[in-house]
Amino acid sequence: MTIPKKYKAGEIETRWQDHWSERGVYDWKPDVPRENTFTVDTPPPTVSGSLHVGHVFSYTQTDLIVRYQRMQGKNIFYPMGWDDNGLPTERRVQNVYGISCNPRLPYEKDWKPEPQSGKKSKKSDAVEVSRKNFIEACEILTGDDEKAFEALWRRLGLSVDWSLQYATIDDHCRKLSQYSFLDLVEKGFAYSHEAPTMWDIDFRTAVAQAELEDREMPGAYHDIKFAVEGGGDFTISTTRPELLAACIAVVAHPDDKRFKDLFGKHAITPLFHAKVPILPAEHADPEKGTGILMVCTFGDVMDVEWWKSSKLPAKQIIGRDGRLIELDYGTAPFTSENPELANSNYGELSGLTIKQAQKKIVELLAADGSAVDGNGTALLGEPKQIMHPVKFFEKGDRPVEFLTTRQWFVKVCDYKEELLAQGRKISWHPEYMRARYEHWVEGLNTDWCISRQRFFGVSFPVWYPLGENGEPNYDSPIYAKAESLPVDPMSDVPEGYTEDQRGQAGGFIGDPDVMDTWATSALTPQIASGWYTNSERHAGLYPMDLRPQAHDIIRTWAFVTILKSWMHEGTIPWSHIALSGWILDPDRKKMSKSKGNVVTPDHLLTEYSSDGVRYWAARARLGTDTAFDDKVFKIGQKLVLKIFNMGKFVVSLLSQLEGEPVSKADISEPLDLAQIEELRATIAKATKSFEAFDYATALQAAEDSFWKTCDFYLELVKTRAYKGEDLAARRSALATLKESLLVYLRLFAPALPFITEEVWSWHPHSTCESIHHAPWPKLEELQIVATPEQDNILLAASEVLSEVRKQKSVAQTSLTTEVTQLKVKGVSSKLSALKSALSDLIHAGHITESGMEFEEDGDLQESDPCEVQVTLAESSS
RNA sequence: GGGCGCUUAGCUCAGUUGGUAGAGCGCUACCCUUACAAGGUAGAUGUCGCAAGUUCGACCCUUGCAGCGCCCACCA
Repeated sequence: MTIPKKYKAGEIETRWQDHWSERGVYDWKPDVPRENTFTVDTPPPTVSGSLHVGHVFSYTQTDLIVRYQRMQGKNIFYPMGWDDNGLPTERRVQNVYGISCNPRLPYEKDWKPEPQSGKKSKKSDAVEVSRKNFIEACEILTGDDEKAFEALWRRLGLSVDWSLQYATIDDHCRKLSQYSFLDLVEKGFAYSHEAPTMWDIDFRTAVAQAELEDREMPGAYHDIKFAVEGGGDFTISTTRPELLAACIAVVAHPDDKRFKDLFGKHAITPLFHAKVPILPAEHADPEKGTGILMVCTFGDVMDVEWWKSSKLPAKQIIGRDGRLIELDYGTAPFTSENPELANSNYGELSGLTIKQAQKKIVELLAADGSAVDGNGTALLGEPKQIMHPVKFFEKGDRPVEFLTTRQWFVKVCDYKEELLAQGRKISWHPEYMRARYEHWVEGLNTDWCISRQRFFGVSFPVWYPLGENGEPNYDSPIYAKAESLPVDPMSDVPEGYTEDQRGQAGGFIGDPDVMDTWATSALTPQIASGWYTNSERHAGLYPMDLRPQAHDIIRTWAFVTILKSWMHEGTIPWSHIALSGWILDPDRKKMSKSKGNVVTPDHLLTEYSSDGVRYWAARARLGTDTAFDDKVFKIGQKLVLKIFNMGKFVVSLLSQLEGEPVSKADISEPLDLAQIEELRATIAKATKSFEAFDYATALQAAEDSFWKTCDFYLELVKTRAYKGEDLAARRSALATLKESLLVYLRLFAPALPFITEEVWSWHPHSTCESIHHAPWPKLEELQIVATPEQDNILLAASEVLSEVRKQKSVAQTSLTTEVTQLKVKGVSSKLSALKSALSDLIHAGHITESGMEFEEDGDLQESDPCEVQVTLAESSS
């Protein structure tokens, strides 16, 4: 093996990447027993657009842990999935191909998607295709992205087994996702019912609690006067005046003296003259607004909660498109004391968007005094502008509304205790992240809504029989047989029916909805292991060892995975969960595509090399957010270069030795024993850290020790190793250098797989072809080497050498300048330590042997550095 | 309003069970020295967020406060 003169990272990294792939270095071996296998539930990245440095950061961290486990002799199951299911892909496929999905259309076998050239196609121009065709288009589009992602991951050196790939929209995932649904139904965990549900009016779909986020939005309190039946009035304050027509009651706190006399009476709403009860309710806050408020169906979660217990009929006025629906006063539940006026007023609002309706109703209220006996108008004063948090679907543009619709749910509220118990069986890294999971579980207040009124995704394997009048019977759904999965109920036919009965009275209809993407993502361990489809393999891989993921999706991904694992098999999905931090931009804002502050990784890999970029990721601790800082890449590059040079030096020294190759048995000199002791300490620390998934501390330990070794031990021993006349002493130095190199290379291998593999390959005595299958350094391998009699030899020699260098630096002279006299004053133990390495010290410091003087100083402490007096030869220049 | 985390050198961050504050970057000076000039050697820099308490002794433990970040709840 020839050693290159300069380290060209790009060339060498490409070479090793290809080599590993050709040799199958990272392949999983199915026949190795479970206890010798380490399994990873890799997060499938969303395949829409490109990866950014945040991905590189967290995936590298997982790779570090995996590589350590591999070197511990574990068979590694490290798959890669692609999340190409869900809204981001749906949007993207629509834009790229100018198509949209209509599940009611039949599948067209010969249809192929064509990318739209030029300008973005308008929504209205989109060609409608069947769900199956849409999925095919998705697979074509995401296939290209997946190749690009894979190439990046390979370049980064992720030690994934690339034969273990899955995509969340592929047949296997849809099959398992549908099977999971059927299993949940069978076990009584999943149910469908019609109820108010959070709804996004733009996507026109139900959304789940976990997909919500708060946004600060401008709003306004509107003070509206209500009449009391039998005389009198009161004023409520609301930010949603447009929901006045949906008012079903007025409530105040039971102890609120101001309104006590009103309880039991009825209020008459302005404009619509609806008679609504005035009732006490605990959730009314006397301090807030006017202390008395209207309950509408539905303005917010409290309205829904209160309505459920009230037994009052709901008045739904917001349609699925976010516009006020048409309705007729006089028809229950829209009763009115004055239906004609109510209809006339509502007619002004009907068909308007929520925003438009709000503006309109303010005008109407300002002009209306009919309900309050000519005592002014219903609207009091000007609306008071405020900023307040409003709930949004995280991908949505307008606030969520509560709409009564039929949806599928998974019971979660009933099982909080069990889910908390499952969470406690898992090791969280860092430990405090468990609290986030527990808070989320404790705070759950709605069952998990898993149906979405979208087209693209995993469909429910369900049909509904149609009655004699063509009415669907939702209470006796027809479930697909497990063997037939995956099915698309919009094109497949349930057993016992024929296609021509679709939509016909006495026939059936398919469930048009698709599942929440988390319902599929919740199964990533089972998808990778082959649950249901390959029970033997599943049993050999599951539960898994490690789930790496980001901390912001504990409430979604971690939660649903734990949930489904418990519901399906009564177990935890993995024994460890490692939470990575975020990458922050230099202004300490989270780097994310939607913020437009992302840094893409390709140019970084080119500029700083894969090892350099990996080094940056390896320095950040789990759970800790890290500011993007290109200085750290440079430190990594510097370390790589140092490893290259140190390796080159040691390997060339070894090759210059004639005769028997050196071995550990040759290590005998006190200074060398001290260096081996240093290695032992470093191995112990790095191993302990890695066992706790703390790769960053492990790297730090290796790095600190490595630089120290290069700066001091290597300099001290250089002359002896190079041309030592005492052959035994020289062999001792060479053997120590060799062991040091082999230990450091392996300690660095998880973080810096390329440079370590390169240097490892130069070494003629390497027993393992790839360093990545070499055994992780163990204390036992150095057992044969004696412990030094004194533990401060390296320290004392380094102190003196450092002082000599300092004096030369102060004198602004070269480090090769001869020291004619060196007086060392120190405690006796240090002096004797120095004497045991005297010859090395003399050579490294360019000290004249006859000029050495030692003096014992009883006043000094053991921990004090020696006092050193240096006399330099006259500079010749 | 509740919870979690953070606050240490100009910057990015370490600091193991309480015992005299650390690294790298940056900055300054010097050095071609036979592994390394894509380098090396050395130097300067801190009221450890604030306040009280426990202790012989506190960056570390306790309490309170402040600031930052995140999560959750509230949303009339």
